[in-house]
This record gives sequence, C-alpha cells and structure tokens, in this order.
Amino acid sequence: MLSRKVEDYLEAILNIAERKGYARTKDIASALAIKPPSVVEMVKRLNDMGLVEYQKYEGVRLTPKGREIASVVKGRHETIRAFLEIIRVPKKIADKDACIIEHELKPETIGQLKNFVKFVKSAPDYPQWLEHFETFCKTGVHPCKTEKQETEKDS
Amino acid sequence: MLSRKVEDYLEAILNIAERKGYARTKDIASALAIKPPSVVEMVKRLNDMGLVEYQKYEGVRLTPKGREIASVVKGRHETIRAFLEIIRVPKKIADKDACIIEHELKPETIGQLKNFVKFVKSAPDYPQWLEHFETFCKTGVHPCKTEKQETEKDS
DNA sequence: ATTTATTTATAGGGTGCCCTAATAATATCA
DNA sequence: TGATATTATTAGGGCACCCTATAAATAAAT
Repeated sequence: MLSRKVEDYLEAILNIAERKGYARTKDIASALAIKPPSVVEMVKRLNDMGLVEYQKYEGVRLTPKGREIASVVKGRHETIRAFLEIIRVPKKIADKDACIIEHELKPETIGQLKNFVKFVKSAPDYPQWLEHFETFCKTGVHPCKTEKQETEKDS
Repeated sequence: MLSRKVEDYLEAILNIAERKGYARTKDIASALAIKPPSVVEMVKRLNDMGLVEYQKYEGVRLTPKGREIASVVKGRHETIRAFLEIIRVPKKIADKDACIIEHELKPETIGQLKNFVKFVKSAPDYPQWLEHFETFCKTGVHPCKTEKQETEKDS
C-alpha cells in the first residue's frame, strides 16, 4: 500500500511532466507546497521503489510503473472533482478537496463515484433532479415535496 | 487544525463513552486497531489539549470541548456514510471509507454533501433518478438515454 | 572567464504516530 | 488472602515526512 504522500508526489510529477517532459525538484516542491530538501528525500525513496528515475541535478522522470500509478491517482482525482462540482462545491474548493479524499478509498467506493459521475454525464438532458437539487440548496425545500405534501395534506 | 488521528481518537472515545460512560485504553485500542501503548501516549496529548480528562488506570472521559469536536466529526462521518450508501457502496465499505474521507474536507464540501443527503432523504417518493442510477450501475446504460437517443435518431 | 544568482543537495533536527518488551497496577478466583 | 490473569503504563526504538542552515553545482550576466 502506497502512502498518501507517495501518491501526491507521483501525481504532481505526472502533471509537471505532461507539461515539460520531466520534473525539477523546485517544480515538485512548489506544486506540493513544501521545501526542496523534502522533495529530494522523497524522490530518492521513489527512485528506490522503482517509481521514478532520479539523477542528481537532472530532474525526475516517471518509470512505466510510476506513470501507471500516477494515472490511476489522477483519474480518481478527476472523478472526485467532477462529483464535487456536480453537488455544487465551488471549483477551487472541489479541486483541493479532491486532493484530500482521493487517497485510500476502497475500489468499490471509487467505482460507485465513477458510476455516479458517468451516470450524470450520460443523461441525455440536464437532469431534472439536479435542477431540483440546486433549488434545494438555495431554498432548503425539495421542489417535489411542497406540492406533494400539500396534495397529501389536502386529501 | 487537529490531525486526522486526533479526530479519530475523539470519535472513537465518543462512541465508546456512549455505551459505557467512559473509555478504557483497551477499548480505544481495539476500536482503532492499534496497541494500548499508542493509546496511552495519545490520550496524554489529548489531555494536555483539554479535550479529554485522563487519570492513570481510570479510563478517559471527553471534556465539553472534546465532546463538541467529537460530535462534529461523527456528524460528518454519518453524512458521508449516508451519501456512500445512496450511491450504492456496500454498507461495510461505506462505513470504513467514511472514516477515511471524513477528515480535513473544507466546510463547503461537507455542507454540499449534507445538502445532497438531505435532498435525497427529503424527497417525497423514492427518487426516480436513483432508480435510474441503479439501472445504470447494472447495465451501464442510462435509462433515459436509450429511448431519447432512438427518438432523436428516428426523427 | 569571473562574478553573481539560482537551483540542488547534504547534514542534522523535530514531530506525529506506531511498535515491542518489560514493569506496575488492578481485578479475579481459589 | 495469596496466586493468577488481565489491563495499563513506561522505556526505548523506528519510520514517514517535514524543516532550517549550509554547501555544492549549474546557469546567467557582466
């Protein structure tokens, strides 16, 4: 089992490498908001684990194994971010919180989150229940309920 | 900012105390799947933080401040668990994963999760979209889509 | 090419959280 | 009450992860 931090590093390295092919100590440090010496330390460990190739003063590249893991982590991140946006968490917060909860969830949970996101995105129209949810967030009242309850009470 | 672990301990102590009034080292250890000496160490820290009252050989009780925090944590846990069950994560896994993601989420995210759960629970009938979601999980097809797409293609 | 600035790496330290082994206190039972 | 079992605590250690200060390497500028 890889630690959260290891996953964070791999994901950050993948993101940086997608832009410029490799990742520098400094880039990783600023992406993770930590200091360069901490990066060097971890990168050595990742190297020993066979997840990155690291040469002093030459930056870091993911190995196939490292890239594989990083992609999975990134995929989870995307799913969670998408879900949080669906339930109307502000974009910026959604992204940060996705970072936090993307780790260590059981495959079943991730799977259902994925399903949920796919489900919503594959709807042919903008789902009515989602509109209702937005209303609910604003008013605290379930749009279906008011009428329903009233008719029930009236009957 | 309290660490995840501190929150875990407080929540565990609350749960145990709800059953028997106070929590013993051994209870906490088994609830968190760790060894008693680790509990003693943490419990001393919690005591110094004013979150529990701890006397050697006499178990632990939450202070008002500790109980307050523990309740908030437990509330988040419940919300997340409920949400995971809504998206059809098996109960046991839902509970465990709730433990994992209940920490450190921004208030906005927790708030929207709460809203979502409340929204679903306050629906007057079993929501149709949820039925559709279940179908989607089983078949991989959005029930609304098939017909819709076909009519669209036909037209 | 030498100085200056930037980036990296090393050395050494600290905290949080966990462990095992050994000891002390408490509870149980003969 | 004395012997035994259970539970709790202390002592000492380890790993993951972060830091600051300092030194070394590389890049940029004069």
